[in-house]
Amino acid sequence: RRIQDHHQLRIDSLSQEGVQQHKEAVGSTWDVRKRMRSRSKMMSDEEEEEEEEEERQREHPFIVTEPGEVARGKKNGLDYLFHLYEQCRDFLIQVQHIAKEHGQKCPTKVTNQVFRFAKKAGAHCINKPKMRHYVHCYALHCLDKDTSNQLRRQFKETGQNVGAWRQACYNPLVAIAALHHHDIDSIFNSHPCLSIWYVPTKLRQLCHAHRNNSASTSTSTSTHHHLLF
Amino acid sequence: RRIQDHHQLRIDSLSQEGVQQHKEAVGSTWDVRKRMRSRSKMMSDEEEEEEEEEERQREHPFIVTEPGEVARGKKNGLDYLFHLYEQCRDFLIQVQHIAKEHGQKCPTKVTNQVFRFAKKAGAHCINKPKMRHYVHCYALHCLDKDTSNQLRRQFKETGQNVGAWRQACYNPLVAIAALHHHDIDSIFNSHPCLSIWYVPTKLRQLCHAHRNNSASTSTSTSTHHHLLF
DNA sequence: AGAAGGACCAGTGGTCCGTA
DNA sequence: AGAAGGACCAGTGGTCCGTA
Repeated sequence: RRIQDHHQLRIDSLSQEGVQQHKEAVGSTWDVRKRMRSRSKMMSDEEEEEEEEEERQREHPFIVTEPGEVARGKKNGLDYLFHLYEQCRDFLIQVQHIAKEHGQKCPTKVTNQVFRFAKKAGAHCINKPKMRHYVHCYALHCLDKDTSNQLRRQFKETGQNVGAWRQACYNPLVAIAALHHHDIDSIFNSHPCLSIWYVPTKLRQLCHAHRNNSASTSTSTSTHHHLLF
Repeated sequence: RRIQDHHQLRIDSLSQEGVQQHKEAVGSTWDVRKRMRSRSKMMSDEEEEEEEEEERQREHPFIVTEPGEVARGKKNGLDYLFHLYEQCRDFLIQVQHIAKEHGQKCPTKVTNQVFRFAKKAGAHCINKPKMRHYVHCYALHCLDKDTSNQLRRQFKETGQNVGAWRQACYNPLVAIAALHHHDIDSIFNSHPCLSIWYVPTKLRQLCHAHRNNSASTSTSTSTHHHLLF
């Protein structure tokens, strides 16, 4: 809170960027509506304040797009989804700089504080439930772009919805974790773009379950070996 | 919570250690009182359960002791204080091992969870407000044992109380931080015994204030230089 | 039916202040 | 007066579920 008071100028300029990006992504439906309402109210300037309270349109839902493909109609593509994660990283870095300037404790992750900062900076396209929901999809994008891109093409081709694609992102990640002693935390921590995100509960559970399965397999295998030779 | 259910055996054995250490430190006042009460109630076994609800005696207050000195009377010495920080570290390491076994998120700091674990393990001498209160004293002990020991001897000699000694621990730490760009967080993080403790708010503030002071000094100095040469 | 996100909740970091 | 620690509180991580 104090951080933002001290840096209003910086945030205000950021805010313009945020709105700009928002307009591009959402197709400026909200802004158009706002502009029209403003025009039709030219005479009643007092109510201008109330305008700010107007309900903001939801973001368009995501659809499965190929790498580089822009979503048509009232939809957003997956490149845009991943772009939001990069925006969050930028906001975190700003919050970190400000915290250090002021000798305050410095977040290492995208926390509630960062989401609040992003919102104040005008990035209404960013919210916590959404970002947490797709973290593991972004993780696959960071850790194995080829597999991620292949999955996107495959799910687009077969006309699957975003929920199905999202589910399908878990398996390749569990396989990657298996190559690193099923330690998904260390995988996240050793990648600069991922280390700022909390490991999603479900992903951690899947990696753990897979470890237990493969452990019992390899135990019985080595037992087998032991018995045979 | 689930962690503890799954590891009751381990905790129970620890609990004995905890009680043992507690007895040694506190002079077993509580245990004696408990034993006497138990004896005098030999006939009424049903009320044995209620015994557990009995109020536990507070820890004896700390006094300033020299390194190696054991406190006399109903007092605890500073070696014992620092020993509690090491106990907390052990408890954290146990919690970490258990968390990893169960594929749960793994704390890197002494959190509420660790304090709860310590209490369940019988370490009633450990509590959050106390440990947080003296963190910076322990930090000085870790970072510059000579200065820390010297300070203890000096404050003991002049008959100062624990509060005064505690206050006096801030300055040497701020001086150490100044040698590391006033970055107290990085100092804590690079020492294995300290990295598990949150940097105390007041210590961080003092380091920051000192940075601003010395920054304005060095600025005017370099300005001076610039003007003169 | 599929999806976005406001809003809630259990448990956290932080420390005050009633207690001994 | 000096000190130990129960207990409170604002703001967190996590995600459900009323909404569109």
